[in-house]
Amino acid sequence: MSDLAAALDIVGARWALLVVERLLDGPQRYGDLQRNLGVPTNMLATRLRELEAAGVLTRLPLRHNTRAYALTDRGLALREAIVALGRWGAEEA
Amino acid sequence: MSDLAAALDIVGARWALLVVERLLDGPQRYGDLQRNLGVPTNMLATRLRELEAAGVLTRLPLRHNTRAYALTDRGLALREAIVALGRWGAEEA
DNA sequence: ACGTCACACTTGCATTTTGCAAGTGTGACC
DNA sequence: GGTCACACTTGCAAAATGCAAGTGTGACGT
Repeated sequence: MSDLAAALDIVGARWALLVVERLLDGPQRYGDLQRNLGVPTNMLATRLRELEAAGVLTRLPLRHNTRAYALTDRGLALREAIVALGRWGAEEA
Repeated sequence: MSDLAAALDIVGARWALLVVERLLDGPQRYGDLQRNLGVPTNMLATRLRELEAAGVLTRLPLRHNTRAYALTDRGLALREAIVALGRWGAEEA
């Protein structure tokens, strides 16, 4: 499997990169991600679980039953790729 | 829709970026892509159609019923993003 | 103590996407 | 005229995604 395929295995699923992009601005709570991205709640839960398992993000416990999601170093390392893809997407056809 | 979401709308589908990566080495024929990537044939056909419609690649007619797929400038502009993602994928957990 | 509320999910089911396997059409070549 | 390589298409099963409604937990007001 190529390096690219390995990367896509982790962040290639729908919504995954968008979640990571959002977290580049700092830790966010579940509800914030949901509202800002418009992602279905079950998909968000699934992606957060997968990305945590892959070591891309961690859960930070906040007060009682609320927590925040924050990127790990491995997650932050996606910034370059995300910026590059974003720039490509911004260029008009 | 964010720039990243716009990009993923075009190259976010499964196999799409892997096809483009393969074409970064130069034009390839259908059968070559299929064998090198291990992508199901109907998916490859679908992706090539979508990527062509999006202006990422073009068909070059070769002899009789064979053709090659080559990246357009817009497709080549994905190199930076693909390299960045590949580098990320290469880093071990 | 009790009801209510926000928050972070889970669950059930329809829709869409993906994958596998087999088949089709076309032109070259023998 | 038969066979072959090539580039697909088609039919159907499996998996991912999406929508809507429900669950559990702890804080907070009364």
